[in-house]
Amino acid sequence: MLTNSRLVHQPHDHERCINAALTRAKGLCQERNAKLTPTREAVLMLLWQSHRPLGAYQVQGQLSKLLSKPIAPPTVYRAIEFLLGLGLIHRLASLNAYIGCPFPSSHHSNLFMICNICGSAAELADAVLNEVLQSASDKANFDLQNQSVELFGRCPQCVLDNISDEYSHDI
Amino acid sequence: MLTNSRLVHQPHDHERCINAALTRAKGLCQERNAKLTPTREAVLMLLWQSHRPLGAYQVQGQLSKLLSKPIAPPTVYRAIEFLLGLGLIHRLASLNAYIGCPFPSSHHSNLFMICNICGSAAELADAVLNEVLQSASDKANFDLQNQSVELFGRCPQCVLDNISDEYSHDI
DNA sequence: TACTTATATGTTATATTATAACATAACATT
DNA sequence: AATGTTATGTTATAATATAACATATAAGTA
Repeated sequence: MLTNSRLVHQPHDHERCINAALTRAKGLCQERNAKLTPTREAVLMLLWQSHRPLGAYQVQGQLSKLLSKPIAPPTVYRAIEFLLGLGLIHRLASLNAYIGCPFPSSHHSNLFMICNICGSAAELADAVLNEVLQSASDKANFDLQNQSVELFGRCPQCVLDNISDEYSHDI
Repeated sequence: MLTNSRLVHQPHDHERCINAALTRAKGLCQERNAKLTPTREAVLMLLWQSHRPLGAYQVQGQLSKLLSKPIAPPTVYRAIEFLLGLGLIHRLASLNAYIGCPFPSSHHSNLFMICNICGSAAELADAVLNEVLQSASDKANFDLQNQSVELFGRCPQCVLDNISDEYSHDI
């Protein structure tokens, strides 16, 4: 089971996440003969600023600040489209939001655990899950092509926080 | 494994689907002391006209025709909200669309198989899948509350159609 | 070098999906 | 009838996404 769950839900050196993502992106672009232009790189970077998915218009605002000039929606959506195409980011359908992919290029399940409290989203690649989905599809004679699995609940950190909250109330 | 897959993907007496859905809805509303007003019933009926999810504005158009008067978006969204609340319909996040639920009231997985060709969507409740999702969440200390699982591909019927298509090309 | 093509970005307008806010109506209970 | 509750009507607008066309930049070629 491949996941960035621990990283997402614990304090960590986030600079490393960002750098790693950019490095992966550069490598992948070189491989695929795709151009990681400054705009695209900036959008990717912004989507890696946190482990919370960002809406396109949030990206627009931040990109606009970053580049100190007005940015129109199509610019953002084009960069997003490019990054999606390479698998460098994902779209979370239920949130209309986008997030960096921690393991692009490795074939995976597109499974997210999204925290209802803090908004963080951890990605997960689980072979067993994929098999179950595949076999369910097979049983129904459904030719499975791709999937979106979004789990909602409370992340480990928010579960802990809540417990301590309740604890302090009890005092 | 509970599913309406066969019904969805094969010719069938669809009147029965609609009637069954309305009957279930009436029962559930009585149970919950909720009012299935004409507007709400009409929206539910429209969402059961086919096994294809409908967007809110498609519903609006059809409802407007059905009632022979202009219908504003909030009317549609309110009915949708009501029906979602009772579990009588589902929202398919990746499509921004809504579809009748074939087994409301029974606790289930919110899993859909959506056909990329014909747009049909079959719902599936699979205990094994739920266990896998639950155990994946547990492993990650994620407190799972609800989920959206949307599978994309080709439905049985469209797979068949394609085969005969290709066959005729070969002749 | 200039020419050509392909790719990326800028710009304007608009489509699509969804909700806020407030007014009115229908209905049930007293 | 008076009151409170729930549902609907109405207007406006927010939030998300794309179409269409103009311009610029880069890359390859004569």
